[in-house]
Amino acid sequence: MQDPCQAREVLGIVGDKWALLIVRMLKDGPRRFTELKRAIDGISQRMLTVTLRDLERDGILTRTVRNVMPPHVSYELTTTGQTLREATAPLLEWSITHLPHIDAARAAYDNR
Amino acid sequence: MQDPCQAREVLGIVGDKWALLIVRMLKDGPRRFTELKRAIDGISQRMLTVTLRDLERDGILTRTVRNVMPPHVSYELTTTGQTLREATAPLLEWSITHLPHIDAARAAYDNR
DNA sequence: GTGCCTCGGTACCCTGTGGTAACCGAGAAC
DNA sequence: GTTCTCGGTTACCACAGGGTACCGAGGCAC
Repeated sequence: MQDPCQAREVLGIVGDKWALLIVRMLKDGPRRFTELKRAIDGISQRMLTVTLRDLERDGILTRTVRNVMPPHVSYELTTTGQTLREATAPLLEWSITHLPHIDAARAAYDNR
Repeated sequence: MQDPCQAREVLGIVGDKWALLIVRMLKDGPRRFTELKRAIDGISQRMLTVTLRDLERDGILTRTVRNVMPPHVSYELTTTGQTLREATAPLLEWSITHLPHIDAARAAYDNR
């Protein structure tokens, strides 16, 4: 079990509830904090802040502050972030094709 | 934000600490409970049980009990599970190539 | 000048999740 | 008869994840 240790690490990076959603939101260029908050349904201000910080720390995205009033902070994927997004694409495709099947499996399991 | 809702769901399935490790362990055929427990370093008996149940519920793997003493229970990927493993392969590859870079980014960030 | 708005973020508190440890049941080995 | 194995279940407990409330500084209306 050496590779799987990396699997565990990669989940530490993208495995939380919001990271992939944020990465996905940034695929078409930089976005501002409030823009992300509005677009990602259900995320709290705190969780957006925390997740963005983590992703910045991991070098997935960059945080750019323009020191004006009201504050203007924008987030943008790094090249590493771009490759990450590409790597997660198959998983997203998988989810689109298989989620109905999984919902069915769940329903069947719960009905036993 | 409709696709990302699916991203959230897929994380509900494979996004926990252990699910991907288990899926990976099963790639070469069925494994027994204790075999998995020994192979996946650090997993507790409880978490192995819980995670296996969840994956079974989602139709990712099957649980087969041979009613003998001592008990013999084996787990095997379903075809859905196989496709999931294939879909996660790029992500694992990404992690192998980028984790050093990410560790470096983290260290740099923390040293500021 | 005094409310009130926006943007981005922090402080605090609570809940749920995951981990540890103990126990179980039935046969088999010694 | 004691102890081991396999595959769990249950009770308990700490910690992290996540929600809510608040903040600060400028702009703008009145």
